[in-house]
Amino acid sequence: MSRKGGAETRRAILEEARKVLLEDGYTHLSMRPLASAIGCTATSIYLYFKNKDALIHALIDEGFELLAKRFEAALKKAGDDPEERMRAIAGAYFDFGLSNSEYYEVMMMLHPKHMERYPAELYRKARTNLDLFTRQIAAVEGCLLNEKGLKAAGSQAWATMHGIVSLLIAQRIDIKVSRKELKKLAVDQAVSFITAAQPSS
Amino acid sequence: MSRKGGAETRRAILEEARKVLLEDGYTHLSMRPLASAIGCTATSIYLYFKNKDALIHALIDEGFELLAKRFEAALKKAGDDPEERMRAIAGAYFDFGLSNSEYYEVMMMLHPKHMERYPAELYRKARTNLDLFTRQIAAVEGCLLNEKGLKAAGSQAWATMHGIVSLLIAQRIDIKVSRKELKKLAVDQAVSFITAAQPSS
DNA sequence: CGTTCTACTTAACAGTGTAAACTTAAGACT
DNA sequence: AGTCTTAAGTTTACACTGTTAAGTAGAACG
Repeated sequence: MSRKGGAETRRAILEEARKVLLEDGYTHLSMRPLASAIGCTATSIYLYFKNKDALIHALIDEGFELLAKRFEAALKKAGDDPEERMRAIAGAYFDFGLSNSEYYEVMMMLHPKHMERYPAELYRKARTNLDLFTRQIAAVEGCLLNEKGLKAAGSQAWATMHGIVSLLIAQRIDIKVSRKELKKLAVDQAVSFITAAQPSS
Repeated sequence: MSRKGGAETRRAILEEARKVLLEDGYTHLSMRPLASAIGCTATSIYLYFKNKDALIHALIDEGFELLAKRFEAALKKAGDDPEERMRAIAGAYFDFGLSNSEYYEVMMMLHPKHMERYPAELYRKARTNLDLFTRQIAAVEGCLLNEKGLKAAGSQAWATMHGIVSLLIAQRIDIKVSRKELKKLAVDQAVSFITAAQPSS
């Protein structure tokens, strides 16, 4: 390979890796083909990433940044009403998951055991999702929940969305059930955590 | 290897494979070690299973049978009240997922793409879960939902349970949030689909 | 010119799933 | 008993996988 400056090669690796991930999934991400696609050898990749897991980890990071942007955009469009804002991020979460399913899979569905080289720190970013859901509930005026209850409710709201998204991605849900309707139901359910936290219903 | 009758070898393979799956997960299931553990060569396994995917598929089947048994046992204990019955299977689902997480992972979280040799037929058994959830709702006296609504509600109830179970397994949920409380919340939420389907609330 | 540092390659290791060809043990039939 | 057949298992090999250690080409600086 002709010298072209380290940073550029690193970017090329990530670019190609992202492409393969989105097109064929992380299981089909292989060092040698990846390297030859960008015109170098497999071992060169190890100059920029400690190992394959580190490469995938970088892609996961990209995924979380993308998701954060979607959240931001959705909240920007939404008004001040907590219910509306929860509806916005729940919808954005659903759409992100199903239109970037390969990202979603490594971000949310991959067992840490299969990525064991990144123990705790790896999933800290994942939990900012939880924080976002939690914050929407906490923003309710005169919110009825204490900190513990908030965290549980936030986890529940997130899990609700993750439940349908991941079952749809893994193709475990009957295709007869309309995707659009499932989205509406899931979002409604997520929003119900807001109304439940509201005083004097 | 000494001849010992085909069926017995097949059983030995499955037994060892199950053991490895439950102890180390499906990613650590490898043909050669598996074979040498039961005292034969890797290629012998191919006399009984078409390939590795077929072997894992057999394990998935075992998992679904085990889950079905847990459902049965839970329903036997429960009374006739639809709410109580829903609570029973939701609870059983949660417990099964977290005490047989490796089974659960291949059954529910593994993308068919990674098991591409079993296209449609593979996950028919998975959907009997859905049916069970759906039937609990359908059993409500004077149920308000039509068939389409029922299927959607059943999917939602299942997805609710799957959401927390899979996030807990994949270790994406903050360990600070109590597992027991999350179970209670999720089960309550699943039960809410029963109460929602009841007339004259 | 020579040194040094960086980017990259070659060769190799240990492992993977799997197909084809070959061997061996057991049972059945003449 | 001797032969034929078939089931059960093995050997060998292929094309992959991630990864490491050692070696090399090119640019920059003295």
